[in-house]
Amino acid sequence: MSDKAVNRDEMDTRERLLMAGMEIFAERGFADASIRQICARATANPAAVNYHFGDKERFYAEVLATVHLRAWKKRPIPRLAEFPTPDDALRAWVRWFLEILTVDGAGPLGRLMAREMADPSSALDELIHRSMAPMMLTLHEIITALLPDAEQETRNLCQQSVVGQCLFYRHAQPAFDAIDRLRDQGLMPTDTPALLSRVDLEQLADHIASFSLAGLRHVAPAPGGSR
Amino acid sequence: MSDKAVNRDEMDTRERLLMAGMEIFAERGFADASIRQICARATANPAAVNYHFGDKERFYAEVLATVHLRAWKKRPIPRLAEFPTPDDALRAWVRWFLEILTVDGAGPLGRLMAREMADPSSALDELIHRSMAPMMLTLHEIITALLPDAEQETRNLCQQSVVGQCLFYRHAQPAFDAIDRLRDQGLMPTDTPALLSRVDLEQLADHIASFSLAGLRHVAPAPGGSR
DNA sequence: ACAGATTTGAAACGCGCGTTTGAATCGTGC
DNA sequence: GCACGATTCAAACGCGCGTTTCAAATCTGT
Repeated sequence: MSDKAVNRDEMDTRERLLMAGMEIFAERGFADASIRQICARATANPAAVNYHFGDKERFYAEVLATVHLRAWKKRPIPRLAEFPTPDDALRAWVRWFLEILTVDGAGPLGRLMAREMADPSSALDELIHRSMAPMMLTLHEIITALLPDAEQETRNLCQQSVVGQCLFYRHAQPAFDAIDRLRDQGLMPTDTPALLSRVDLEQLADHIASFSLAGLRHVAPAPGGSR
Repeated sequence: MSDKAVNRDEMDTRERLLMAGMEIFAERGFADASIRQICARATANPAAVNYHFGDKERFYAEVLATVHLRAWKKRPIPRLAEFPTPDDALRAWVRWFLEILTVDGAGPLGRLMAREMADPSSALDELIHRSMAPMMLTLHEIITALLPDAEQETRNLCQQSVVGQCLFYRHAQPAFDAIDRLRDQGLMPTDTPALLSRVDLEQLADHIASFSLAGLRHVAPAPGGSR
């Protein structure tokens, strides 16, 4: 089960290593993932990583780049101009970000970004530059369209509020699981008012978008109330 | 600098190990922190951890318990009943949570919780049960006071929106640092519309509280508009 | 002051890690 | 069909880890 191999016949060793690395680095992190384990899943020799990538660190950097590429190819980032209103754009962006963070094999890009945040490696700067900056700039365009007259700092705070709400559902995943476990053990009564609760992604995107739009308009109300 | 010792004369070995463990587990995580390094900072023998705590895992669990105890003793969680209005209680809770997450030695409790989320260990369930559940239940009381007529699921979503906004400022810390680095290297123009920006904690608590109150009232408007 | 229990200390053990080595194997152009 | 570069492979190396061992030092009660 956990040691299933990456299909040996359709890819060359380099590709198989990248796929196996994606999976195992996301599962266990840079330090805990062992080259031997990755090579086993890729049905390759332990020396293969060093031959194809030089060392573990450069290999990891390649894996991050690959994960980014695959995610963005599969789910292109939504741009402000594609939507009739900034409200629609915000909702689409939230939906897109939640998908990047959580779907497709539990979102390897999201998991790896979360790991880099908890435990930054030398690859973090590149990851931010390549993956995170474009996400944030796109959101910033949308926020600016929604709050054209707000101060820069207000926009930043709002942007961060939106991102924070989305990220929660990536970071809190293990907490959801732990709470299920505690309930099963009877350590936490099932009728306890919910600590946390999972919901459908559509519904979640709707909630975050409308919660945030209300928040946005409150902290930077339309100028004057004129018109 | 990084190997400064924990004051040898005022505590016994057990306490010194716990203090050193707090620091080093928060800095480097369970797997990456080595017993030898922790014992060195505590000016103790490598065998001391095994003698006093059995093994590394039980030692780690003790460290988590200690960190929790210290944080909660220093900053008691604010309860709904202490405040004149639920709005005040929400703002106080947000402020308290941000402090737990970020101040006092960069918030060892917050850092360790973030690490457990990115990379859960066997100690996670206990941590959730002891530290996280009470925080969430207290917030839940406040949300319930603010939205007495909302459905349970609406309250949960709102609660999670509030928590997510706060957690962002713990999880994104390394991103702030990375962006500074990228700017220094000229890889990111200094006039780029901000990706992320740091702000004063007071101001931040105010923003999150008012953004959230607007969001809360929007997703669950006062019933009917009648009195 | 001394016996017995507790705590500290230096050294060693076994293990898994990332990496290196050098021979075997494969793929390809002549 | 053969030579030659690219790739794969098993084996080994050095290292740092968590842990164990057991003797020395220190504490404690009488």
